[in-house]
Amino acid sequence: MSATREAVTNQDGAARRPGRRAANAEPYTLASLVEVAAHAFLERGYDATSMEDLSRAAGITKSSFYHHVSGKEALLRGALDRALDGLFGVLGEPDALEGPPVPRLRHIVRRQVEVLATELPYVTLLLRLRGNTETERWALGRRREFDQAVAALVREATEAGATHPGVDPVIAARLLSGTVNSLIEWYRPERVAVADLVDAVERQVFEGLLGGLRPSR
Amino acid sequence: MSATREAVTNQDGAARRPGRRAANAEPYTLASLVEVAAHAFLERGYDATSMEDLSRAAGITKSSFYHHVSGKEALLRGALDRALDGLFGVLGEPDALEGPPVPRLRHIVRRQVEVLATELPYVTLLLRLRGNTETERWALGRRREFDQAVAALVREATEAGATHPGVDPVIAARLLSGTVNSLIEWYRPERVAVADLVDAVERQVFEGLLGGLRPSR
DNA sequence: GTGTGCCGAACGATCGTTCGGTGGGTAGAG
DNA sequence: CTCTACCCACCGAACGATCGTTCGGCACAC
Repeated sequence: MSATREAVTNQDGAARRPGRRAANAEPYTLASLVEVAAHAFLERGYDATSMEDLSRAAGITKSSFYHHVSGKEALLRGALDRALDGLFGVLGEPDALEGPPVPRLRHIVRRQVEVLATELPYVTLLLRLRGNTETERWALGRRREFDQAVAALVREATEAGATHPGVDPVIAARLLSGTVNSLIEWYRPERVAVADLVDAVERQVFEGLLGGLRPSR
Repeated sequence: MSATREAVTNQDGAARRPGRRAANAEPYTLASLVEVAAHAFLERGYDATSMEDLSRAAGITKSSFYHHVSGKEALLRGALDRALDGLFGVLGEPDALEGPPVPRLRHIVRRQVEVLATELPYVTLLLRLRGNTETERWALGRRREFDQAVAALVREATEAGATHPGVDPVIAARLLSGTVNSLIEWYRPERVAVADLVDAVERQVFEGLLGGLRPSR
């Protein structure tokens, strides 16, 4: 199928020796191959995707593929790194660190949705992990850190009396994460604009499906 | 490890020839082996779980396992059948068929949560499908039918003016399904009672995390 | 004897990975 | 400039391991 090498953001740490390859082609960086791999993993799942599939998607043979990548797990690791960097970057933003809990929560939810939408294949991979290998367990641990940071904010909000009376902050935080993370199951950038998605998620999470002042039943 | 054969609801269609096996042991029905398989799939994922794993969990060798089950895909099919039967059973209940859209939606959400909680491994399997085989694509098609039935109700509710003004019914339905389905990622029956879960999900879906001025119920 | 539950062994296929080699291009010496 | 030695992206073939599945036979209850 399609070579899938168009317009790769060449964000490889130390640029590969230039001038060696033919002038027209761009080199196979780790990041570009991680991108190819992540899209394949997204479609078929990690286990069901073979290195043969990946190398064919990259346009070279399996053995050539190994010239650029140390192995399958390195591709997974690279994709998970990218996803986790995006998520933890949100937690470090000023609006996520300062102010009352509810506005901070709103900011995190909105930005988290943006990260999910822009880094969709990578985050999808992160959210589908089962913890079968050491790499997967490491990523699951970091993901749990993120969830716990959000859960702490939800608890703050409930203790401040900002939520519905009777809301269990633990369950509420789980449902919050679940709602946001479930985007990966259906969201496709070409169908819905990111800005619309962000607004819709924020409203549904904080105000619910039904109106606040309107009679709900 | 534990044999995992305790108290299996023997709901195998045509009961296996009884009285042949030793008097103390109960036979390996398809349903009981599907249960074993579903729990293993839940932990490690379908592809990462080998028939060796399954047979060992059932307490017999791999070749003996094949004496009772036609193959791996049949176990998947059995589990998916059970999940889909539970979900479509909800759609057929009177409270899901009659009345204004919002109460019907509330009933479906509450009952859907109950089904997810009680049939957790089976529904989890259904929600993690990637569509790699014909069986998986069939199940994904049926699951899409369910989602579309719920989406149609959400659209009815918005057209009746019952929801927030400006709510996109398509996105709202996706988020609704996502919130409910995300239960499989964290819910464990021994930690939270089903009744509490049902109430929490209903409130969060319809009234949101913050909610209006008045108490929800 | 007969049938059934169970098992060890092995099947072909496919997996991720390795290895030796090749061909075209560059860099350096003349 | 030409010649040469080298480098490296790339490839075909094969590795051992593991997969799902099959087969022939053993033991025991009827």
